[in-house]
Amino acid sequence: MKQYYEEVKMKQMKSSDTPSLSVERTRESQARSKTPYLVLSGHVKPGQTSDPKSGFAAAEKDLSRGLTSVTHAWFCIHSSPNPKSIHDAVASFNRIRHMHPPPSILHINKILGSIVKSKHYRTAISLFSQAEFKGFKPCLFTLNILINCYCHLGKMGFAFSLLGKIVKMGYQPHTITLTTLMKGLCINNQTEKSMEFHDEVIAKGFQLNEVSYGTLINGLCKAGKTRAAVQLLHKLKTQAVKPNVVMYTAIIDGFCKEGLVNEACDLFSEMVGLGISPNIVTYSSLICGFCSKGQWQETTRLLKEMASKDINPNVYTFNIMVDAFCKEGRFKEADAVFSKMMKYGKKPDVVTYSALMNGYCLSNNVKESKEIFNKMVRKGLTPDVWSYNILINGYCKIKMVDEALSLYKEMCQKNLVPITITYSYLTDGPGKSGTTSYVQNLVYEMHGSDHSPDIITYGILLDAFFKSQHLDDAITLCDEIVDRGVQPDVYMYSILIDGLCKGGKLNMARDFFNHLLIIGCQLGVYTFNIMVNGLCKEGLFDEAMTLLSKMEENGCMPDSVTFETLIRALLQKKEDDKARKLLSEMSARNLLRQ
DNA sequence: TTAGGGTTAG
Repeated sequence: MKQYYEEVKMKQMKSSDTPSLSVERTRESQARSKTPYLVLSGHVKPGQTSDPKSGFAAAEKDLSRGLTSVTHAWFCIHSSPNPKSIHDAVASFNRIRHMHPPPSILHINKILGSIVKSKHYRTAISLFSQAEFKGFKPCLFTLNILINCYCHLGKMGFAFSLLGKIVKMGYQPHTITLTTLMKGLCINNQTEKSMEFHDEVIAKGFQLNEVSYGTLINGLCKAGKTRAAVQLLHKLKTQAVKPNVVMYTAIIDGFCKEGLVNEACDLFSEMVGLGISPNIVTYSSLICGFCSKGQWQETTRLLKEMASKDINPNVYTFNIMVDAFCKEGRFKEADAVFSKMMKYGKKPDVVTYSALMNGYCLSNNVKESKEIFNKMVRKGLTPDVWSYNILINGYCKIKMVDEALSLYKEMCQKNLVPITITYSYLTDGPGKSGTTSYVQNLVYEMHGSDHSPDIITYGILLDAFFKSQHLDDAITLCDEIVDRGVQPDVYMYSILIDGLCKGGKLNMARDFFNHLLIIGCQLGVYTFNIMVNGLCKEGLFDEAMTLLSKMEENGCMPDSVTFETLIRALLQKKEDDKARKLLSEMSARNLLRQ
């Protein structure tokens, strides 16, 4: 493994992704304002990321994917003040960047906002870095937009360092700033930290509102902590911020996803009892719950109830029903919903077509699925990663691997980034001997093109290789990645260590992990947990406990996952006393939230 | 409409 990925390179990778949540009230802050403010101990400079895709070059690359220099110039001249596409927005930005006198920050924010709306987070960050270099000073709005971008890119360290910047610049973090950060933690699987952050900001006297709590409650539900979400909701009843339809709907949806439709209905009644009216989102969530259980009578009842309240089904509602019918193989009914959808003036979208495609694939009718795919394209819709995945999976299942690989190539050429499951379909299961290296070659072929694979692509591929038990291929891939000049990051090391542990190569995983520690690589709790889990699975409990101490020595605090892993291992070994001791410690550390 | 929340497809 390339001598542990070339030690020197790795030292540069000292992770900045671990959020720094230390919130302190300083004397200086109290002297300046009656309202406390936050001081962050983050050390990362936003805009100076080590991410190879960051920087202005990445934005230029994004642009070059869709624009020739001629069309680019055209946009620079003719772009509207309210850009409608990412191309318009980037062009507008470049245009105003060179204006004399320079435009107001408001103008910059408007454009950044529109770029973010189309989810081009990297582009927004890169463009602003360039503007800042030219002397533009961000305002609170700008920084909030950028925090949102970093959150969506999973770069919580950067997001929190911007909170520090807000304070440094003399701004007061807004409720929106704090809510965005809480959401960032939630969408990056750190709901515990989000709750801790919530506790801290409340303790410091900051105000949160309905949106903040809606965000937290939804985060908890999405993490499968629906009961905790209910507790939080009920706690709100005695507070200034009151429960609303969004909070109730998030939990109703959470219960439905867990198959607990009765609990969802109880909550629905509770909400109505409080005088909060359900809306189309609430009804769609409930309909989804009933549909997935095949309770069509209840679905019909809800549709009638909606009609009586003059609430019309929307595209989501129809898609939920199309999907449910398709999964039961009831294509006639699915078609009827499809027709009704159009009658209501709701245009079927990529999700509608994909639900149909998926249904036909499940019935092994891949030919019909492909027909629907083609029909969708003829209708002017652009298939996305899911649409391709459905077909790739369909072809793989009927052993038409060549067709699947050809679709894989097509999706990459269309600039769609495959996800782990794409590679799993292609490399997992029978009849795929040789496919692994073929996929690998396709990825390599993309080097130097507009679709050049990056660290994310390689991470996904590596994960898929491990999951499909292609250990040797995975190890070879690691070497190949370094040879191709891609700088592995802590996330990739985690995939590698996890894959080695699960593939029965614990010694190799442990050696690599220890090597990372020796050279001073700052590993986060996620990576430590992987190693703890690997050791526990092999019954090396004492070593796992030693690692628990070691992680704290390395400045990494164990979390609930660390303790749960150790406790589970102890219980399996019937070491109940030791498990109980650890449980107390977990409780003392306030890690028992649910 | 200068920044943040809930519903659909593997």
